[in-house]
Formats: sequence, structure tokens, C-alpha cells
Amino acid sequence: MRWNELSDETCPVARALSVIGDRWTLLILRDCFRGTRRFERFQESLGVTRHVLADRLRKLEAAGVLERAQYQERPPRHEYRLTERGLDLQPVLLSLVGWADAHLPVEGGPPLVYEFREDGAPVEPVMCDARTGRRITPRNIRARLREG
Amino acid sequence: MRWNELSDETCPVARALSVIGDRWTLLILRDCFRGTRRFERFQESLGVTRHVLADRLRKLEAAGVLERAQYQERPPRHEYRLTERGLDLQPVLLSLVGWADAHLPVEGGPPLVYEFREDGAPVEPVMCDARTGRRITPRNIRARLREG
DNA sequence: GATTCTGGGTTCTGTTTCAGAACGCACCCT
DNA sequence: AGGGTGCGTTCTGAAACAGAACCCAGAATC
Repeated sequence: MRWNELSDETCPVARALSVIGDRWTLLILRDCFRGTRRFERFQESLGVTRHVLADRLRKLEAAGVLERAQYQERPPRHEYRLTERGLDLQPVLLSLVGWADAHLPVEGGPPLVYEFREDGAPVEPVMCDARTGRRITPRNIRARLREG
Repeated sequence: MRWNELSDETCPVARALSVIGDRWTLLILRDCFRGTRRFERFQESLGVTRHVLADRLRKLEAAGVLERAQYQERPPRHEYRLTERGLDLQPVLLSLVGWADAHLPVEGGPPLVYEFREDGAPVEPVMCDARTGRRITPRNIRARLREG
């Protein structure tokens, strides 16, 4: 199978990866969540080649994850902002952060910490069920084939 | 920057992606969570080339995400199982599933649904704070630079 | 006892993708 | 006129990948 045939799969993991599974794409989105909006800022933050960066921004815009907005005329300049769809990717990044902090620690701890806006309490992200609030673990849930 | 220099970054997203950001790796792990353990099964499920599959399995084993266990002698045969570290990646996959189900739906709904083992209730995964159970959204948390 | 099958790879060849650097272009500032 | 900024595109060589073939050990089949 080719990588660009992933979007035809019915598996939601495959479908998600067809949009954000490309090399660099999740790092671009990480920067977006940090507030980066402009081509040059992405480029200097990531060290990715400009060619690849331009390509990934185009694809993310086409996928509706980022939107390109003009912030000045003459010369026309655009910035890239997360859409609602893009903001909804936050759990993906948080779960990566949680895993890396647990299993790939850096000396002295992570450079960024997350806290609640309202009271500054540190955030320790885990997966819960939206309706009941129950904690989700690899052992207490199972997958089931849908009928039909 | 080269992709294989990612593991030197201090950013936890970059560090996580240095292990699971490779093409195909997350799809291999998806299969692991579904119970796949053997080379041939991965290969026929993914359609990835055998060369790439062998490489990814090796790297995941080296990273401590999978372990290679002999399940028969003569001829020696091995299978790949998720370690604790690998099981801890479940939130990453669940968050991908949640996002894809919301934004890249397939006709007729997803082929698999998740339910709690204890009561069969459907699972709707969201991010919460482990201590307080508070829901985490892009708007109610912020990142802060750690002192030092 | 020769062939075929199974499981788990490795090797080969041609195509994509990528890294790194240079270049282009429109505008602004001095 | 010359340099700086913002945002790309175009080149060239290197790495990764797809697809197919090959290999090997043992088990099963003819």
C-alpha cells in the first residue's frame, strides 16, 4: 500500500494519519498550538526545509486544519491559524506529551508545563469517558465490530 | 534538521515522534492493540513492504515499545507484544480515533466501536485532568515555561 | 524423497521524498 | 543604490520507500 492511499481506509487511525501522519506535520501543529503563525517562524523553529514546510502548510490548509488569512496587503502576507478542526487535535498532542514525559524524560524535566487558566493548577492529562468520567485504560475497554 | 535528530530535542512532542512518528509505525501499533503479534499478520494487514515492516519492528523493540518473544523452537519463531510502555500509547491512538470520527467520518460510521469491559457502555474518549477530573480543552489550559 | 507450504525475514531495482542551498520577487527602509 | 524582510520556488544529491524476488528452516503433502 502507498501512504497516500491511507485516506481510503475505513480505519479511523489510518484516516487521521492520512492528514497528520506526515513527517513534520505534527511538529508544525505543535508550533501552532504555541502561537506560531508565520512561515519564517515555523521554518526557524523546526529547521525543516522551506520546500517541505510550504507543502505541509498547503496540505493542512486543504484538510481544513489550518486556515490561511491575510494579515496585510502590499505586499500580501498570510498567516496560518488553527481552525476548530485543528484545535480539536489538541488531545493528540497532549497524549504524545504525556507519553514522552513518562517514558522519554529529559534531564531536569520538560521545558514547558501545562496549567489550567482559571487557577494555575498543573494539568496531568489522561483519557476519560466523556459521559461518565471513568478513566480509560488499555485493560478496561475493548473494541467491538459494529453490526452491519 | 534531520528527522533522526529529533530524539535530541527537549520538546516532548519531538521526543515522542522520534519513536512513533515514522510512517507506518502508528499503524503497526494500532494492529498491536487489536491483538496482532506476528510478522505475516502485520504484513497482510498493512500492505507495507516487508523491509519496512522488519525495520519498524526492530526499532520499536529497541525503543522498548514492543518485545520480541519466542513462541516456539524449531524453527524458532518470535512474536511481537506490547510492553507496558507500548500499552501506555493507547491514549495517542484513542485521540486519533476520536478526531477522525469527528472530522473524517466514513459512511455508515466507524467499523469498530469501543466499550467498557465491565458494562459494555460505549466509550467516548476525552482528555481530563488526572487529579481533578476536569475536562481539558484548547481554551482552558495554557503552557508555561518552567523556571530554570 | 521431491515438492510445496508457512513463517520470518534479506536483497535487488527503480521511484518518491527529503535536505541543503541557492534563487526569485515584491515591498520597505536608509 | 543597497540591504532587510516575508514567503515562497528551483535546483542537486542523499535517504527512504514500493514492489518483487530470493533465502532458509522446518512441516506437511504427494
